Amino acid sequence: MSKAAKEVRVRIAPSPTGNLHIGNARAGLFNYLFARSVGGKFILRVDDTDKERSTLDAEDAIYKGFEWLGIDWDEGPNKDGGYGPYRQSERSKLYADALNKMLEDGNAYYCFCSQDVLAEKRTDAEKAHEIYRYDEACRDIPLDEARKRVAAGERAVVRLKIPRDLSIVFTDLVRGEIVVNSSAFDDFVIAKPGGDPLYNFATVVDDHLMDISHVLRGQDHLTNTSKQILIYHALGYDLPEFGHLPLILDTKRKKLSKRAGAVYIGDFQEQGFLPEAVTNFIALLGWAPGDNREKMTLSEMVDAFKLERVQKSDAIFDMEKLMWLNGVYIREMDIPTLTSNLKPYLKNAGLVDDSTNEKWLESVMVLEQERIRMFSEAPEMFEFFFKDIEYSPKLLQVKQKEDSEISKALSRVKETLNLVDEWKASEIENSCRALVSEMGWKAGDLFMPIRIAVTGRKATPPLFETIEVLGRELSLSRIDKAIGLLKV
RNA sequence: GGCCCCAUGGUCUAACGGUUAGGAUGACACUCUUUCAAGGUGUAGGCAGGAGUUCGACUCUCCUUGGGGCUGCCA
Repeated sequence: MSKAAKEVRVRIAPSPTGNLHIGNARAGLFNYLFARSVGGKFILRVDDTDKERSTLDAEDAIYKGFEWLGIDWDEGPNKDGGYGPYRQSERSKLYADALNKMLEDGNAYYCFCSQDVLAEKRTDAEKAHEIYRYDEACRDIPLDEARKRVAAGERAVVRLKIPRDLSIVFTDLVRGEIVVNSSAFDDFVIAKPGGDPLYNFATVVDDHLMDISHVLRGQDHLTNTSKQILIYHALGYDLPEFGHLPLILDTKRKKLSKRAGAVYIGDFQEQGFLPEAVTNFIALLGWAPGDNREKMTLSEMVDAFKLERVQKSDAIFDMEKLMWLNGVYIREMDIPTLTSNLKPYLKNAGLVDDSTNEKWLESVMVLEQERIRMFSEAPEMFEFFFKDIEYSPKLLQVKQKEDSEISKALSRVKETLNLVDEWKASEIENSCRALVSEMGWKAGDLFMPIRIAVTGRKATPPLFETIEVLGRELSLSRIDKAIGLLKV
């Protein structure tokens, strides 16, 4: 049958055991880009077969994560497309049928070995530096006998009866031909006692029943794919296409862990990254349009996306570059948007509240815009606009100048500023520059003490614009305070 | 240990047998400048190693080395 003629249907199938992980987000993004680029469907399936660890909250966090990134799906638990249910926990009947078929066909069997005994054998093997494999003790128990024992209440899992010495071959869309021999696997468990399906089994049943045409997932599933192909065979299903994406690694070259700082999409959101920047950045981890473009919108990425251009090797997550890209996006925002985005961070730091004048806040934002790379940097960097400043008087000192000179100079600045009639950066600058030349100082020698006096720090936005935004009253009182600090 | 995957500057990548190995980020320098950013310009930095194949290899093959993944009654 011609696969090319089939509708493209891809999916992301996260398990709701926590927030949306960056790796899952990227896998989702690639599936989304692929689907959209060829006019296919992108499905969100919830793999919640692990009842112990799955929660509805986590499921919700996953939706929120994808929504935040701007990745929408065509079918999912809350978006029926005729292939539901989309939660594995609601598809028990389907798995039971498939399991029964495998049992009947002799492709799977009940295993009564106790977990304890198996665990013991496993540790023994490890101690002896041998490879542990299930000893297939139950492989040949006749089905009717096994069923009687199960009916009598014996605890039994179901294992796949793996064909011996079978070459498993498939063509990976990103890596080419992959060959593994079935002897690499033992008869692994596909269903728990009671019939609850395990991942590899449930995934195959669902991907088949949902007509998934391409399975694109992280290369950490490469081994699973071979196992799953065995299940496809056992069930008599046609194989979908497979493609294994490179992994995202931390700076230690390990699968991204919490230590790397941010690993959940929510973390990036909290730290003040823009979803557009995050999406853009993670797309570039393992993919490139090929024309040196780096900054792209989602729809530009859809247009440029080609599965053949997906990288084979894993990518290290470079936070520095993400921050740069985020800064690029921030600089392109209009001020009202930037303000409303940044406000929660300032509020949270107790710097602004609802009574804060919006227009004034926007004038602060103008000065912040090209200086922050993520929103969470803003409160610390610009708190002097919002609250009293503290600094060491030493900062006011300038090489070659006596404290008394600086003190006197600041007094003159005060007088000068008092005479400025229109409180605008240009006016303020003109008068200060006039003062500098009158005093015969170097501009920097005077401007730095002023800067310290009004902001309490050495690195600030342009001085005169800062003074304008600070306002006459505050600026003058801070200069006054600085003069007091010099205690001459 | 076994099986599988991967390998271009620190990092993300371009190159699909013939290029002075390109871009971005990061670093450094210069520039702009009242500081910090942003911007502009420039510099340093790479085909992991070894055999082949070929007139010619970053590109193809093999080996070595290095890195990663999997090896659950998790997904």
